[in-house]
Amino acid sequence: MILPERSVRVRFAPSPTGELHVGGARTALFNWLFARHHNGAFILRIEDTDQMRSTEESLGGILKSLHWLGLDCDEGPVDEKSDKGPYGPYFQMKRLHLYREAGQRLLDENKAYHCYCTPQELKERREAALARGEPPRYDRRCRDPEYRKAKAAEGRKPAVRIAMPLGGETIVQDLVRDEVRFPNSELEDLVLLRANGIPTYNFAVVIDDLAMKISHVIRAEEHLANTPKQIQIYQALGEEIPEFAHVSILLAPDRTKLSKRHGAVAVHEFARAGYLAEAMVNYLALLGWSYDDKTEIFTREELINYFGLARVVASPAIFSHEKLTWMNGVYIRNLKPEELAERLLPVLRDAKLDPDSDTLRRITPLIQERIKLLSEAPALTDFFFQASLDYEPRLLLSKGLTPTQAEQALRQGRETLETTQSFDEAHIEPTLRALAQKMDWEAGKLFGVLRVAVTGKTVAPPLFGTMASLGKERVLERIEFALQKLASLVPTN
RNA sequence: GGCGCAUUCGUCUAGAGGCCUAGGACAUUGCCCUCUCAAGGCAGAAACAGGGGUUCGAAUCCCCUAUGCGCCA
Repeated sequence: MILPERSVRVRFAPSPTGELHVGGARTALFNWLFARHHNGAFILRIEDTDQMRSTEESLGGILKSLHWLGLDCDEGPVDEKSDKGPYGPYFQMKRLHLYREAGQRLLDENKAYHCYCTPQELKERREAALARGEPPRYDRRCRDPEYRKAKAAEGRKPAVRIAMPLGGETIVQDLVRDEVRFPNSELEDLVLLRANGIPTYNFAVVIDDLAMKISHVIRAEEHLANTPKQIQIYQALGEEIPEFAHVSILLAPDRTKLSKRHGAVAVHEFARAGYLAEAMVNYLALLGWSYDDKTEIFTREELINYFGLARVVASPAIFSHEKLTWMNGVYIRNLKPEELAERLLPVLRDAKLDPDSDTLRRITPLIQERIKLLSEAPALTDFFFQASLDYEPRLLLSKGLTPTQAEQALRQGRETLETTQSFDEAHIEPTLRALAQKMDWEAGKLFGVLRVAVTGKTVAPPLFGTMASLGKERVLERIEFALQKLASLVPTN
């Protein structure tokens, strides 16, 4: 593939009609990586010509998600209302005059014509054609000047349609799919500007990509079939065609298009569910792109260095929550404990657990390799924050212990721990192991009872570190409490 | 319906005619480690959609079929 001599300028152009979902995020990421790799510009453009569905709220959410992922743009909106960059405005609704000018130019040059057919008429003809088993295509009747004159006389407001070539073919040179050919007979005289002056999608994209000097159009596969139409528009305008790269779409595990039905799909939902942005970026980059046959974990810098369209595959990929989650666990484990602590803090606070910095610092290493999501932390650490534990007394009977045996374990454990020299992990462990031996118990049995007493759970972070973090006083309190609970299991007579 | 794209383990992928007895990872199974849970280690099961060509030789090139998806409405 020949490297472009033009400077690289790519764009991500979402419609502000909903949240940023993972598919869009991946497209944005590929664009961003490509721009950063080539030292080019990453441009954000808002395609808000669908006035019925576009909202500022959506835009705000999309901007927030991109920011979370760390996909900073060089040009484009900085918030819902304003933008930056030399080729603005970056909102299509603020660029209407440009589309109208371009439309007029094509009209003047006879590359486009006015169409006076109303949407209603078009719809009727389409249905009639379908009923007759014919392709429902516009019959180009307004190409006839006489016909146009007659309709104009009725005082109708015209739309602008492009006059497509009737024969030949249009070739799309695609960086991930090579050459794709489309017979021109399939191309309809599509509407460029509606009667109300709003451009159609295909027209606005071309005009904007041209005006913004976009060098590479990297977008989802669903636009591949639109590309020959856009190429015809470029040619009618006499302009140079950018490079195209159509990346595959993302599918859900049932091989249908990813949607809300399949659980979390919006980027912000992943943020809230405890995923790390860097894990998300790493995972998304690997959906349709690879570096080699084994490397999977990449820093952002490595991604920028290695990314290229040559290693992007054309087949669709299924988004796997499982693998993402695994990768998130890898990232969590690779975090410095202080950094993990920092990220955990807001999550714990949301769960109404409010650790002081000292507690947080001690808890973090205990759970670091036990969580794959930040959001798993509260359930694993809540006992640190509770004044009194609430659990089923039966849990104390680990491994088939009788109440009497459990009581014995708790009493002896308490006694031993009371006299432990320094209450840290290094001292607690050998002390309790010695106790188990003295009692002639399997160590796990003893630890199991104590674990439940101390944490209220059968599954918890490692016992000795947990005890040390909790402190002697609270540990002894909890053992005492456990003895009381146990009493409810012991027959009274 | 027409046009287009895609098709390697369940999933993400490596593979650009002989390096393939098809490699890695997630998930999965077994074992090891182990105070529970994890993490980790080792081992295993698991794929070239089907059919025709081209070639000494095809996962790799061509054609057809099937399936999935997209676009046009």
